[in-house]
Amino acid sequence: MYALVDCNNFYASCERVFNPSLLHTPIVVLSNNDGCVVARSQEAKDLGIPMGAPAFQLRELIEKHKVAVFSSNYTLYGDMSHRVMNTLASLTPHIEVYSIDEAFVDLQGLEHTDLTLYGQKVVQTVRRNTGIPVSMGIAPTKVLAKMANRYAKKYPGYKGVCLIDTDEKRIKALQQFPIEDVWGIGRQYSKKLRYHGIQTAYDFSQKSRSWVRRELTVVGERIWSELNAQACIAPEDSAAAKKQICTSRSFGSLLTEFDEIYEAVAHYAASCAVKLRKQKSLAVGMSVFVMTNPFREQDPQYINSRHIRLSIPSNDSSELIALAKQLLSLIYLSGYRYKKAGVVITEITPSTPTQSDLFDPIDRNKRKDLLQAVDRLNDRMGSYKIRIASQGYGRKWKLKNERLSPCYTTRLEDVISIHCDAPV
DNA sequence: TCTGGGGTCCTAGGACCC
DNA sequence: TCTGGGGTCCTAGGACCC
Repeated sequence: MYALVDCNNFYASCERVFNPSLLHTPIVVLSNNDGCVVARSQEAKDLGIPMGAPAFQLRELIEKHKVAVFSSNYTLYGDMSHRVMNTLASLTPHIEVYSIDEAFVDLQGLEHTDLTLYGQKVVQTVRRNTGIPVSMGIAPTKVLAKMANRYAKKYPGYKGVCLIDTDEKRIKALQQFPIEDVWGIGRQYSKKLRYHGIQTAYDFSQKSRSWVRRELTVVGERIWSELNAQACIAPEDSAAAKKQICTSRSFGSLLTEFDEIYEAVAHYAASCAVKLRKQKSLAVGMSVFVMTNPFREQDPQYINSRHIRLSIPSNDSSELIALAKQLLSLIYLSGYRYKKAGVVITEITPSTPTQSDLFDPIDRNKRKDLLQAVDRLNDRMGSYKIRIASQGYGRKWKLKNERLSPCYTTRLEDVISIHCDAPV
């Protein structure tokens, strides 16, 4: 059996943990740049605020219902996520962290346990240890566990845990489950399935294997098997190294000058380098892209990217920044108002063993020591306290986050201020 | 005025090999 | 008149996830 544990309204719940006066207040958390709604408390969902809605379209609703609005604080959410995952790991045989707010638990070895009671204990303990409410779906396959989790969230009677352990329960659950809510069935697939008269997960599970294979390829066939209680999505190693790394942001305002955009791109390249070093990898391929704001139809539009392969793979911030600058100079055109840029590392190779180059002008061992020292300092003192000068301080491109909460758990100044000032 | 960021997997088709 | 069979690798594009 598998369990899927999912934090309820995760970002909104994180804000609430440190601000208990918001217990019954509708909360929304905005995307980077305070653009769209990316998380909502139950009260905000009840007001009809849709996921992904642009914040500026909701102004009236927000004022009318006194909705608490937050910029996203990924430092806080990341730290809270660690706490939840650590608690889960201490209570269960094996967890696989699937996203910032979700984990699969392999329940092998608990065959003789009452899984509902066990699940409720897990849910209560996570809540007590971290303040974050979670729900748990338990079933024979991952896709069914995802479905069970939906039911656990939807019906308070379940006390946070829904168990699908018989065929009877499975079929009943499938029959009431809209096809587009199935894990792995997105917009295009559900449109296609609806066209063929399939409304529920049950309808889909009743189609023949060959029909599913033909219409939705092997991807759909796997989902079909899992709905029919045949597990075929294997446990994954959540610590696996990434195959692609990307840093991109919209700018806080529209930019026109090369130097302004270069500063942002240098910063994104440095960020990719840090991510590479963290997972002990080297970049082999790199792309840089720029684009104007597609929503501004009155402006001339431009989008372009350029790719390069490194002759010697690297995770050195200076080198990646220099290459990013070259790429940017190939695609930058004056006369446009740029909204967004990004750096993508497309091919990645492990940093050991290394293949050295006889004619390499750089002493890579020396550079490695330097970069390690910089990383250690920045881990202790805060990100990018030590940086390459061309990263600058981003006064022009930096994103908007006007409603940022304090980093209650990670930033010394914030930890002190909450203990001294806040009526905890 | 204002609209996010970061990933994965699969397939088809072209280029190439013997 | 008749023109093989079996592979690999790479890329772009499309689907999905949170």
